[in-house]
Amino acid sequence: MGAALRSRLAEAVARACRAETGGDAPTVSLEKPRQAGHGDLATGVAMAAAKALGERPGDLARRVAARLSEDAAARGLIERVEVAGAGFINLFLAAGGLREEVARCLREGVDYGRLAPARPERILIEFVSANPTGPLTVAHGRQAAVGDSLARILAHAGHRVSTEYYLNDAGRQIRLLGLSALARYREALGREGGIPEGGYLGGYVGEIAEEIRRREGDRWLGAPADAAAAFFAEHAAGRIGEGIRRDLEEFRVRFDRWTSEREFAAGGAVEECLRELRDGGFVYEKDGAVWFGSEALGDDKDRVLVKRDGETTYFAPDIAYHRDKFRRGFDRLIDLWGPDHHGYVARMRAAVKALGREERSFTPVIVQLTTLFRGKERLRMSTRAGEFITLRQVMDEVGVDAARYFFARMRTGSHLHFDLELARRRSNDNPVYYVQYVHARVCSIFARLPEKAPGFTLPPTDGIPLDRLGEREELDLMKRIADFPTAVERSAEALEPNGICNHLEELATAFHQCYTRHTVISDDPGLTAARLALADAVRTVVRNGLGLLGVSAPARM
RNA sequence: GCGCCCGUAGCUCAGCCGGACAGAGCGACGGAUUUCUAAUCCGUUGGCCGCAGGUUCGAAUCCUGCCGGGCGCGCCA
Repeated sequence: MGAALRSRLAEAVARACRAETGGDAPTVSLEKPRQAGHGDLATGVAMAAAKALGERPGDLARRVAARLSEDAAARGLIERVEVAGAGFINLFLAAGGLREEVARCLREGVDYGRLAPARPERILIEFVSANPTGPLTVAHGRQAAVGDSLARILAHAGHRVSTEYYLNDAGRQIRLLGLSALARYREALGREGGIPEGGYLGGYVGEIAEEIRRREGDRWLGAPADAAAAFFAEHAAGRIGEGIRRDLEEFRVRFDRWTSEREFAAGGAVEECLRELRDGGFVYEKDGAVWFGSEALGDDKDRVLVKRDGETTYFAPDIAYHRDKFRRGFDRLIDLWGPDHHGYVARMRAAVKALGREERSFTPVIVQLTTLFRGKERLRMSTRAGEFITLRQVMDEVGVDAARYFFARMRTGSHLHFDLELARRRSNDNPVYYVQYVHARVCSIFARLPEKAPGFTLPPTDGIPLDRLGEREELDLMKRIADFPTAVERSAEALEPNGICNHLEELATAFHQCYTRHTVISDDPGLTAARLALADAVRTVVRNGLGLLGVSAPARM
């Protein structure tokens, strides 16, 4: 496993820098320079460090560069070091180090890119958590894709990750759902319906009512109102919950645990939590309600936990739920929320503090909205009127691969412009296929091998003459391969799956360029073996990278 | 009014833990196929990085203000 090539180089630079500046350990960031002549990786540490020492940046850079060249650890990885500009240190990677990275990729296979962080964390990532009052929408789809990808990426980055869905199956919204379904049921039987104020108008409510009518006839017409409402609420929420699970499963999103708010609250956890907060002096009573003193902990104002009518707000059980998550031993909680929840961030942070946890152990991530387009046409949506595009419809229209890739491709905080027409298009303007095509092409090369080179057998990995790889396109490709672990590292740190997409698209470009210019299977067995190995390494990275996004890597397209 | 997010090429977006002349795809125009899948490749075209200040040797990147867009400010969830 070991550290990524780039991290090892950064470490070597830091060592050289420390030796020259006397003790200080600067954080070295190695970046890919825009211009080819500036090497494969460059750093400006010397310029930053020189200032503190009152030295000329160029002089320090030259001394660090000289020491770096002598560094035995670096020698195998770097071909040469140059000092340029005001004091940039430019590194030119040695082909030997890159070939070793290709060999490592082949050895590690599905584990390539897996990291071993100094301090692995136990992370719980909660996402989607949509109320079971309607089918998952496109907005939930994006949260599902981002959350599941993040879970995979963080796990690949060496953390212990669990995923969880908090099923909000209690409270006013569920009661409204039940009353809405009951109204549709009555209407279907020719009675006065009366969807309540703020009720659910979507067609699925009528379908659920119709199902009950078919199965149970009109027996609920005469039942006591409370009993009927409770039955319809539970039945409808259950049905919708099943649909949600089914859709997520098909979307390749897996949860380690589903927590039912109703069951959770029934266990007394909410009261226990309130007691703890009260004992800590964070709770007081006013106007007949119970309040949480969140303003003193950084929120805009204090928040109600228990309403005057005795019922808890959404917030109270949610604090208890987060308390429970911490108590289950997680170091870090990540919550994915929609943009309508950003006002919720400060109060939950306050709650985390009141629970005696460090602020950094809780990371809310706001997943921005998605606006759907079909070509130029913007698809309007209104949840209240029950008019929205569901995740199911998107999956059916563009497929799981394209949907997941599109959702993961933009930065999480940016508004997503999702064009269904583009996602469905099977052409080169669709980035999913651009990346998947690499995998299919490599598979095709291997499939044609017996026919194109009869009798050729691929030697074991350590017997392949990787030193035959030296063309510019091949070296570029090797650099991209070697960069995959860094992409995993950065995506995990930033909690942004789009880093994986960017990396894969760059790798794909490098591969297609190499493929166009150099034939893999030739009369030269050594060269053929080396190029097959390179192609296989590319395939490995594509498969692993797409795997982190929950996107398939097809053998044929 | 207060708070959060966004503002980069005609379009969709990267880049944003500060670095060397700002990137990709699409679009438009022109090329490449006796070779392992043309869902590919090559070239041309195209940008006061919203505006104005500040910090810095150096700012698309950090800070402040403004403008524009989205969202939130319930004893709703």
